[in-house]
Amino acid sequence: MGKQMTEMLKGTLEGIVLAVLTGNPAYGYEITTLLRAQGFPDIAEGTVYALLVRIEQKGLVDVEKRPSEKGPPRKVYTLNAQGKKELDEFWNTWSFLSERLEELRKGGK
Amino acid sequence: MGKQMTEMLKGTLEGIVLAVLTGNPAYGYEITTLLRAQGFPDIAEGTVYALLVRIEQKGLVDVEKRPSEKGPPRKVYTLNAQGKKELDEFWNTWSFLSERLEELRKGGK
DNA sequence: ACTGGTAGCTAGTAACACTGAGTAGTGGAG
DNA sequence: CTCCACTACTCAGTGTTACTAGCTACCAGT
Repeated sequence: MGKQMTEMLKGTLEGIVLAVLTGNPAYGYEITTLLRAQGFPDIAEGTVYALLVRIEQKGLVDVEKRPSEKGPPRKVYTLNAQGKKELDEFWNTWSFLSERLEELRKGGK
Repeated sequence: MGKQMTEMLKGTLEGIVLAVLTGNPAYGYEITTLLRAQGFPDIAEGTVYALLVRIEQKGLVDVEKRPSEKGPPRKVYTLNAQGKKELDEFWNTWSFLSERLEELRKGGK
């Protein structure tokens, strides 16, 4: 993946995953394939799992273990209240940055 | 500054500075105050200088030393051809990410 | 002499995504 | 029955980045 993209994902990937989790609980493998399907560049599996561990430790999601028809049991992540709050903040931060960037792009001849 | 913003700036701050440099050469101190004036959160001076060193080593800018009326000589940075190319790539990456995020925001019920 | 504004620089730290590997469980093809 | 593909998760190590918290240095005004 491009180095630029890699760096730009820092700080946004977490928000992306939280956004994906909004309304529909999901497990790691599912999220990874979902992101790839939605056009996101090749997200490494390891990256997603590490991120999930992080947001779990931050208490942004609830975790439930469910048996799978295929393979080992899944860890299903559900966005909780604190996670929603974090997601709101994420959108605020994103909007701010996005607006500034758009201004720069216009002004930058 | 917010931790979220800090992480989100990773990868974008370089593009921001390159964009600022488009059309008008500037020196470090100037860029710092400019960014702050343009509404960007408290960018640390040290951050800007470190970034300038980086883009200089990458060969994205030309540097010229000019005496200042006030204080030590200024290092004026000018965007060169390679820098413009990098900036174009930055906008591409940014656009891609931005579109995906907007979709997520809408779809995110 | 001293303060404040200008201008640049540096070492150390924390956070994050990636790489590349590994461990398991299940079901189907041969 | 064995091998392989898919599912699902885990982990150690790496590179990049922005921040913190300082420092040096020059000049003008008080």
